[in-house]
Amino acid sequence: MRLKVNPIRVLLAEDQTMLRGALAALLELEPDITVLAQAKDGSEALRLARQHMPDVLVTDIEMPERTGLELAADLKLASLHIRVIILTTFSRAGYLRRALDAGARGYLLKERPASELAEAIRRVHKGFRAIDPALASEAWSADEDPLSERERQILKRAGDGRSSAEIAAELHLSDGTVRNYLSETIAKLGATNRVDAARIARSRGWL
Amino acid sequence: MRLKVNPIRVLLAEDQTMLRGALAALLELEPDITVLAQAKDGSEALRLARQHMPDVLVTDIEMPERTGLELAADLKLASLHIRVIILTTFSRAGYLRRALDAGARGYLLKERPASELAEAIRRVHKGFRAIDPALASEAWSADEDPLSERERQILKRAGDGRSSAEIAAELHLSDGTVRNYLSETIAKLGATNRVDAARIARSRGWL
DNA sequence: AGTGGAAGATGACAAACGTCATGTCGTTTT
DNA sequence: AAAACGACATGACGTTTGTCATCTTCCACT
Repeated sequence: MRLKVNPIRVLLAEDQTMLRGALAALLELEPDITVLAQAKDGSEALRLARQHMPDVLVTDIEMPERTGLELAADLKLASLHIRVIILTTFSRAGYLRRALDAGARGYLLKERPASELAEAIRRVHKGFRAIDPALASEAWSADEDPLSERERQILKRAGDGRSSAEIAAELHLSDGTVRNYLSETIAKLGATNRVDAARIARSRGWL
Repeated sequence: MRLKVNPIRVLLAEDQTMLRGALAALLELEPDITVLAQAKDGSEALRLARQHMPDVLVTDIEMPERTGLELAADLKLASLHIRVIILTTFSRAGYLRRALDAGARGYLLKERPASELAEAIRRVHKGFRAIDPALASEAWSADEDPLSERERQILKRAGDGRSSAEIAAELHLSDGTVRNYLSETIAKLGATNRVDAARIARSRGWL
């Protein structure tokens, strides 16, 4: 392997070992990119980011310990100047919005060819943004999350099959209040029942 | 690129473009393996399998059009002598059992390092099996799928938030019959209600 | 001091859900 | 031919869910 001159230093966070390994190998083939380290969950990513101070962090959203969105927010809060690219399966306007709020500079879908990843890393390293074009325009027209925090808590549990009484006990609310919240969210989302509502909310990245 | 002598000819079926591309690139780096073609869903995989007659088919399970399990069964039915390796996220004994019934020779998790994939391809090409060891032992002790086909149909829909009446109409059954089936499956799975039952069944690979 | 808006509770009612016993009607088994 | 079995239906009963109007606190705003 020839030595790279001033390569872009990348930290890769992704919980699926096979994808992580394959992407790292591909990126290493690029003449101007080097993968400093790999993390298998959000906490490890945070630790390695502090330790290595990479130029760019490429991270999945749904990981154990800490999601990619939380990770981006943490880095911003700690004022570590690391540019973040979110790499995820989910084409959800809600996720993109949250990613941008958390200071991410790139948002790329796993649906895209692997070659675009290197390209996005270069763009972001130069200070540009790299947002999936299809998603960027969709996000403009997309409704924003209509759920309150309480509604989200309750809907999440209802979608897992818990009864109103169980949810009420867990959150220290009355049974009727839980039903009221659910009735409200069902109406907001145009669903036919709690399970349908949970399905809809999940599909839009609101859960 | 040097020419390979008598390489193992592989067809790769995986719906996530980035993973598919990255794996194909990695496999091409192996001196004794070549990737003939790539498919992005089950139907395309079936078509390309007939057309190219690869030595080994590496396929995901959850894909559009046709799952990897259905694909394996179809190939077996058509007596195409193609060895199949299932490559999936899910460590579920139910899936492994169905995969083996469908004639698959390998079952590998995406949790494993990418290097194991090439190794599995070689093993399977030589006529051996390549089953994830952790999963193989677990499958031995695991309960088998207790659901009938009807129960599965109904539970799947109930888990998506459809009402008994809707499900009854769709499957040309009576409302009460649907409730009877659900009651039965709830009991079988030790669940507390239909949603809980769907969650349990999904987590075990029975849906 | 007064208004208004969250957050939560209550009670009432209809609809949907979960359970169970029982019944029909073909197929298989013996 | 009788018995057993699987797939589906019915009716009845209690519980849970979804809806709605009404009510109390508490807190913010002016």
